[in-house]
Amino acid sequence: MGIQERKERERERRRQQIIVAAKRVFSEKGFNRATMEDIAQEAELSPGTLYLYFKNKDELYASLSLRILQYLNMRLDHVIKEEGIEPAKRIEALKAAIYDVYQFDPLILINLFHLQSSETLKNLSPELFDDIQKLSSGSLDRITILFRSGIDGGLFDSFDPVVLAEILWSLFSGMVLWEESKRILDDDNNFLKDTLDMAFEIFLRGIGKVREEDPGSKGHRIGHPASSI
Amino acid sequence: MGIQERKERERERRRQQIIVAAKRVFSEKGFNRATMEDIAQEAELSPGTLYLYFKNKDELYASLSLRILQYLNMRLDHVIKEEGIEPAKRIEALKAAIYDVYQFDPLILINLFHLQSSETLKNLSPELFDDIQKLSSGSLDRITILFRSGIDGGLFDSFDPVVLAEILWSLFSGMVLWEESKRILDDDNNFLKDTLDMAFEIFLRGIGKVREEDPGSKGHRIGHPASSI
Amino acid sequence: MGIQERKERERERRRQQIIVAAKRVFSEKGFNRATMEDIAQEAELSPGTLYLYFKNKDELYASLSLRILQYLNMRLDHVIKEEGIEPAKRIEALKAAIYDVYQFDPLILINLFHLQSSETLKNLSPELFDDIQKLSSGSLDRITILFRSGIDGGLFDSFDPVVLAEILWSLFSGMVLWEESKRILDDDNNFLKDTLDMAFEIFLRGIGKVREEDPGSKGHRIGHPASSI
Amino acid sequence: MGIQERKERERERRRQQIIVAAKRVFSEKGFNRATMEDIAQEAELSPGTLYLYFKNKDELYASLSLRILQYLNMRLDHVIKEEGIEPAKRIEALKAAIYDVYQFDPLILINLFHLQSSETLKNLSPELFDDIQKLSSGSLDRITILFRSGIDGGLFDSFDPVVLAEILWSLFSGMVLWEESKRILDDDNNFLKDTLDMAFEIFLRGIGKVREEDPGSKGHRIGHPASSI
DNA sequence: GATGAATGAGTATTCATTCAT
DNA sequence: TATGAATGAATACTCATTCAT
Repeated sequence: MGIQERKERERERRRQQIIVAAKRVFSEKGFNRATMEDIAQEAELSPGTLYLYFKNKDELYASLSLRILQYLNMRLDHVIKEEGIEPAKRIEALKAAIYDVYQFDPLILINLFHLQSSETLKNLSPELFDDIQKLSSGSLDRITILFRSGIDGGLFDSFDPVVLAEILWSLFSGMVLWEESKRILDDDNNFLKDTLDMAFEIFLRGIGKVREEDPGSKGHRIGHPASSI
Repeated sequence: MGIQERKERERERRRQQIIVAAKRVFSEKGFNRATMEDIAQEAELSPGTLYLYFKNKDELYASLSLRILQYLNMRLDHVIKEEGIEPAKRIEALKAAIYDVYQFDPLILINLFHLQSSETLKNLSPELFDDIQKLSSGSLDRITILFRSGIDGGLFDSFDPVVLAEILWSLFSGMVLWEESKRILDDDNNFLKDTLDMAFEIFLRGIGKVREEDPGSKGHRIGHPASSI
Repeated sequence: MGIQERKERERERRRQQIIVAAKRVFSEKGFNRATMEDIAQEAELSPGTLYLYFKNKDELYASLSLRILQYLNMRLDHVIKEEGIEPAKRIEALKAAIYDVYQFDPLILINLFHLQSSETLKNLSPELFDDIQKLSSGSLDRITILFRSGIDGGLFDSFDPVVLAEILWSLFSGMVLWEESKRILDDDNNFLKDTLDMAFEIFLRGIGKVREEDPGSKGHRIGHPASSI
Repeated sequence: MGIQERKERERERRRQQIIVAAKRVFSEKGFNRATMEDIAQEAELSPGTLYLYFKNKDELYASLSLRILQYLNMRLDHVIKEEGIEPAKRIEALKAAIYDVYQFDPLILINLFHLQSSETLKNLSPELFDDIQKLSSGSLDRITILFRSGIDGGLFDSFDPVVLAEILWSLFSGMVLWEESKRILDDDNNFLKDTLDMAFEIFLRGIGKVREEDPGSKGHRIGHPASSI
C-alpha cells in the first residue's frame, strides 16, 4: 500500500475521532450551546485542528447526519437486494432495518432530523447540501421500492408507494423527535422501541389487503392489549 | 369598559403585534439567526419595547407555541364535547381539527416542534416550561380520550389509547417537519394536505375492527390509487 | 401667604419625598445598580416625575450630599458662633457636631464620600459642581477656624490649622468608608462610634500643648484600656 | 527553563500588560465609564483577549487592588521581621512603608479604597472576595502587631492596638480619597505627602507616653509652623 | 403637574475562526 | 500537521431619558 493511502487512512481516523466527539457534545448541549472548543476538548485536540478536517461548525454538524444516512441506505440496499425473498418478509426486514438505524446511533439520528428541519440546512456549502439532499431522497427512493414490491406482490392495497414511503419516514422522524421531547419533558426514556413496533403493525394492517379468505394473514395482526383502559 | 380593561386590551394588542413580527422573522431566519433587532424592526418598535412584553428571546419564541397549543386544545375540546355523536364521526372530526390547526398557522406549528425537540426547552423560565408541558400533555390526553371512545364504541381494536395518541402525534409532527424539510430541499410545497389525509385513512384502517360481517365498514376504506407507479 | 409660596412649599415637599426614596435605594444598591425606576417605585411616583424635580440621575445623587453638607455647616456655625465659650469646650463641641452629622444620616454621609472621590463628580452640571465645591470647602474653612481659635487660645501647638482641618476631615471620611467596608467584609456593625471617639482623643492629645506645669490638662487624656492585649 | 515555565511567565507578562492598561483607563474614566473596549485598546489587544486573562470586568478591577495589598503586606512584613530594632524605629519604618505603598502606585491605591467601599465588592467571585478580605485583614493584623510592639516596648500608652491599626488605616485611606477629591475639586496636586507626614507625627504624639521626666522624647515632636495663618 | 410606555444608545461577553509558531 | 493564543464581529439586554396624553 502506498504512503498516500496510509496518509488517507490516518486522515479518516482523525475525522472519525472528531465526529465521535462532536456527536457527544452536540447531543448533550445542542447545536448552539456546543462550542468548537468543547468539541476540541472532547476530542483531545486543539480547536484549530478541527478546521483541518471540517470547513466550519455547520459542516461538522452536517457530517454527523451524512454518516447515518449512509448507514441507512446501506441497510436498505441489503433489504432490497436480498434475492428470493417474498414481499412480506421484505417488509419485516424494512422494519428491522429502521430499528437498527435507530439503535446504531439514536443521537445522530436526532441530529439528522434537527438538521433537516432547520436553519442550518440553509447555511451549508452547496456540495454538502447536495450530499444531504441526495442521500435523503435516496433513502426515500429505497423505501418506495420496498413498498412498491409489496404492492406488486399483492401484499398491499394499491396506495402510492412514494407517499407510503413519506408517511413511514414522517412517522419515524416524528417518533424520534417526540421521544426526545418526552425525555426532556417527562424523563420518560423507553418510548420509542415499543411504540414504533406498534405503529409499524398498525401501518401494515392499514395498507394491507383485506384478505378475508386468507386466515394466515392474521399472523401479523398481533393483538395489542390495551394497557390502561 | 374601565380604563384598566382598555389598557389591558391595548397591551394584548401590542403582544400580538410583536408575536406576528416574531413569527415572520423566526420563520425566515430561524431562531439563532433572527435577532431581537430584526424582530423589533419588523414590528416597527424599538428593541427595548420587546422586553416590556417578553422577558427574553427564548420566552418570546416559546410564546409562539403556547398560542397554537391553546388553539389545538380548544379544537379538541369541541370534538370531545359534541354530544350525541357516534364514535366514527368523532374520529373524522379529530382529523378535521388537526387539519385546522395546521392551517391556522403552519409556521408556528413548526416552531412548536422545533421547540419541543431542542435546547431552547431547557432554558425557559420554569413557569413557561410548565405551561408548555401542561398544554402539550393536555393535547395528548384529549386525543387519548377520543381514541378510547372509539375503542369503547367498538370501532377500534383494543389498542392502548395512550399509545395511539402518541403515534398520531408523532405522525403529525413528523409530517410537519418533513414538509418543512422538503420545502427547503425540494421546493415542494403542498405535501402535507394530501399525505396527512392518506396517513389518517391508513391509520384508521390499521386500528379498525376487522369486521368481515360488516360490508358497510368498507365505506371509509377509500381506495388510494397509486399516483406515480 | 401667596399661592406662589404654597406651590413652592409643595414642590419642596416632593423633592424631599424623592430624596428620601433615593437615599434608601442608593444605599441598598449603590449608585450604578440603583435604577431611576427603583427610586420612582420607592417614592411611589412615576419615573418621569423624578425628572420634573431633578435634572438627571447624577444630580439627584449629588443632591443627597448637598443636604448633609448644609447640615454639617449649620452645626459648625453653631459651634463657631457660640459666644463666651473657652477654646477647649469649642473643640469638644466640634467632636459632638461631627458625631451628630454622622448620626443624622450615616447613609447619605457615605454617599457624600463616594461622590467626592468618584467619576460622578466629573459629570455634574457646573452649578451643582460649584455648590458642592463651595459647601465642601466651606466645611473645611469652618473646621479651620475652630482649630485656629484653639491655637490662638494657646490650647494647641502651632500647627497649620488648615492642615489640621484636612487631617480631621480625612480621618472622619476614612472611618466612615472603613466602617462601610467592614460592614460588607466582616458584618461588623458598630465600629465607628467608639473608634471615632478614641481617634479624636488621640488627635487632641497629639496637637495639644504639652503643658507639664498644668496637671488639669490631664482631664481629657482619658485612659484607653487595651481590650485585647 | 522548561517550556511550561516560559509559558507561565509569558502569561504573567500579558496579565501585567492588561493590568497596566486597565489602571490607566479606570483612573481616567472611573469604573463605569471605562469600557472593556477602552482597556483593550489601551493594552493594544482585542476585547476578547481580556477575557482570556480575567473573568470579567469586576474581577479585572479587583485584581488591581490585589496587587497593591500584596505589596503593602510584603512591606509590612519587612518592617516586622527586621531584627534588633527598637520600637520607635519600627514605627518610623511603618510610616516609610505606608509612604512607599502610596508612591508605588497612587492610582491603584485609590481603586482599592473605591473597591472596599462599594457595590463592586458584592459582585466578585467568592474566591476573589476571599482574597481581598484575607489580604485586607492581613494588613490590619500586621499594623496591629507593630502598634502592640510599641506598647509592649513602653513607647505608647496602653491603647488597644487593634483599634490603633484601624484608626491609622482610616486616616490613610481617608487622606488618599480626600487627595483625589481635591485634585478634582481644586486641582490641588501635592496634598498627601506633607499632610500624611504631619498626621503621623500628631498621631504618634497622641498615643505616645507622656514622659515628663524625659526631655529627649521631644526629639520627634517636631514643631509644625503654621503655614497660612 | 403627573404619568408610564416607548425609546435607542450603549456594552459586556461569547465564540467561530485564523495564523504565527 | 498540530497548536492554542488572539481575534473581533456579533448581539441580547439594560436603563436613563423623553413626550404624548
